[in-house]
Amino acid sequence: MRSTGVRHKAERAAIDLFAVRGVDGVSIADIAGAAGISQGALYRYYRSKDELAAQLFSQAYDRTAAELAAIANRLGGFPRRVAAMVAHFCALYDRDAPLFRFMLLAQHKLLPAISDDAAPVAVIEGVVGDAIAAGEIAAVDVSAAAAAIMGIVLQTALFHVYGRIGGPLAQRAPALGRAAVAAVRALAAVA
Amino acid sequence: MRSTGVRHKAERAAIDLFAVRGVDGVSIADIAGAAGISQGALYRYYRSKDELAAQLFSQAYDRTAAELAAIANRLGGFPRRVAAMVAHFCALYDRDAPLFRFMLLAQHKLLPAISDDAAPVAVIEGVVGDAIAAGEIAAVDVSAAAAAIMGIVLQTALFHVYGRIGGPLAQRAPALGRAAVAAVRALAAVA
Amino acid sequence: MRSTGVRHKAERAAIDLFAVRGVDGVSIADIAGAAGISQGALYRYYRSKDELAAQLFSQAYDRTAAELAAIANRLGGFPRRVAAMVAHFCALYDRDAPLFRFMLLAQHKLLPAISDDAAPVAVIEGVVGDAIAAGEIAAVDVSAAAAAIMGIVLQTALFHVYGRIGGPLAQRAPALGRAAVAAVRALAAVA
Amino acid sequence: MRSTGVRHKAERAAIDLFAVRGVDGVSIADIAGAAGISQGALYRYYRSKDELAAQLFSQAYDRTAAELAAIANRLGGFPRRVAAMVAHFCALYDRDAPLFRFMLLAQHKLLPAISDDAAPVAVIEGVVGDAIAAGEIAAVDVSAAAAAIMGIVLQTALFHVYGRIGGPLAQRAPALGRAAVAAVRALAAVA
DNA sequence: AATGAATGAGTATTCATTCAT
DNA sequence: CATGAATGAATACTCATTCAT
Repeated sequence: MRSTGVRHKAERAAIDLFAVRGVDGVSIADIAGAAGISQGALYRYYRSKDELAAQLFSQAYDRTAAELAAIANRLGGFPRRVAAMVAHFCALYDRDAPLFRFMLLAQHKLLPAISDDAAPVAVIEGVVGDAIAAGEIAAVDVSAAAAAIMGIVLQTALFHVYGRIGGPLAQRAPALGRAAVAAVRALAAVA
Repeated sequence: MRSTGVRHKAERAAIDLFAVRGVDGVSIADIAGAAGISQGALYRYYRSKDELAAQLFSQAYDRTAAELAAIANRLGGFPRRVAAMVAHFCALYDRDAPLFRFMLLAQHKLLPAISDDAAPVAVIEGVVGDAIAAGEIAAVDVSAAAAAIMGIVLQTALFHVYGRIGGPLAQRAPALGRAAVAAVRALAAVA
Repeated sequence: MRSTGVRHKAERAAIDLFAVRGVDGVSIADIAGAAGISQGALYRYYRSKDELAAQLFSQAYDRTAAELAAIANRLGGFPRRVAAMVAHFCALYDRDAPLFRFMLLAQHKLLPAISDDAAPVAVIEGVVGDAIAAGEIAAVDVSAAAAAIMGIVLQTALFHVYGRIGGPLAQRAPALGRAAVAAVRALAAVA
Repeated sequence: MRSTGVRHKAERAAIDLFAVRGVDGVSIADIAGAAGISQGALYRYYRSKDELAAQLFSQAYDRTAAELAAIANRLGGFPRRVAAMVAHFCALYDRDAPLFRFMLLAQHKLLPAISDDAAPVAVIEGVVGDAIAAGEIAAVDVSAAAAAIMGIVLQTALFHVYGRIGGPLAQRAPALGRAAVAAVRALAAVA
């Protein structure tokens, strides 16, 4: 029953390799070798390399969306909700940077195949919409606002990946939260 | 002298294909076919597919950095400089979205091979540093600030690519500029 | 003692699949799946997939040869013996078309590994030889005569497989028997 | 322009190997090796191994059908037409036994994908139908009659492949022709 | 300069077979 | 006895690159 072992080792190795070289830059042989399993064994759990990548991606994607939704449900107030979501992204990055980087890399290839509604983006857009409805912020294109919030966090994570900034992201979370809120308010200002 | 014709057709086809499927997802045969030239002809201008991609990337990268530097040299005042740089990104996107998308896609693969100093990022960091020195904004990690500025613009462009937002980006440039400035100020606030 | 159950289920599934897709077109997984047993279980009864196929083939081959020999021993007179053998082939086909089809398909691969003497062909050649010795038919190459007899029956069976003709073959047995005898007489005519 | 060379060498090698081991028993490496070309070169002419096999098969199949049709058009009288068609099969076998054997082997796999109307079988059925219409032979199921004719020839060829009979088949053509006619007349006798 | 046929190394995937449980 | 997870060798197919014309 070490089957769980195989599956888990494969996922870990795949994420770590995908994060560095991208899905297309990693061969099945690479993954099997890094995981210490045979190539054939991979096909007991995934029908193809692309299915492996897609499954890893949507798993993390759905999980993130669910966690963001939980945050939004639990807290009230635009600044607090944004801050908590931003902090969550930072924690995710600190906990598993390769997974985070894999998702940033692979989104271009794998996002199109995924339904939009359960997405992290949708949750953030919802939070912005709520704030507008509650009169906390002026009217603004919710998608544009979500782009600003996500851009601030994700680009910061990317800078961390490239070594442009250091230290745990969690430490920067409060400042990033403030920046995100300020950016949205500024977006909404005149428009 | 119509050799330039071949080179130009190849570049255009390569950018358009790279933008959609990524560098690894496009074959030399694809490029040659789309450009209406032979596969062999490509090797007169580029030693390899990767060199083609790298050359297209760093060309656009360097050009963008130079244009941003020109803006920074020409204008004064943090808000105005940021607004102009943001507007420039929007104009680049509107003018050649495939090129922009190619750069977003390919940066993960191609950035590491490029020197940091002539980079767009460095220019933006410089602008932030100038603002701090001039007392326009409070002290802040210039890289973190650059991340916020770029994140706001690039993620917005990405949302445009995915159809989440519409219309020319140029239209959104003023708001994005304000958002970027506000984000940097918020980042700097307490820290 | 229900081990026979496994063996029997495996044989039945193997024959049915081999008949449709050929030995090389069927995997062990296919057979095990269709038989409702595990892949490993197959290896308790057969050392390899090829041994399974060979065993199924030679089993049916030997059995058929024995039955033809019994017919030849029981009956006298060239036309009657040929008619009975032809009818027997028709009955075999009607009773188990997949087995028959498997044998037609697999003979090219599996016949070379089988001894000639106990073969159906040899029995038929013997019947022709007897007829010549008894003066019932003119001298003729017994192998050529056997080819004509078998060709008439087997090609008819093949046409049935392909849906070119219908109804039970048994119905056609008398006509096929007459045709076989007439063909042999014609072969022998001048030569 | 030795491209023709490659294609021809590949076809020759493929036919010879397919004839001995069957399509599934031959790898692309086998074919390329025997033909003295690279594996990749094969894919310039055929999209897949199966397409190579199918193309070789239907080429020979169509050509044979056309030649049989020409014979039927040129000659009159059932016995003469049958004799000529049988002789043609014998000549084909003598000229290129591997091709003939390949067709016998591969028909089970490749026939289903081919249209029935231009088939050799259809031509033979037509000749039988003409004979019935002309009152040369009694009414008979044309498919059953075609089966008898083809069975006599093809099984004889098979016996030659297995070494059961020797010498050029052409030598046996007259006798086989007589046998085929006699078989059809016998089939038609009472029915 | 340009072509496109040819190469050959590399890749994903399949599958007969083994073996610990 | 039976299972089915695991192996690893084999296979079809792709593709960047070369080179004769």
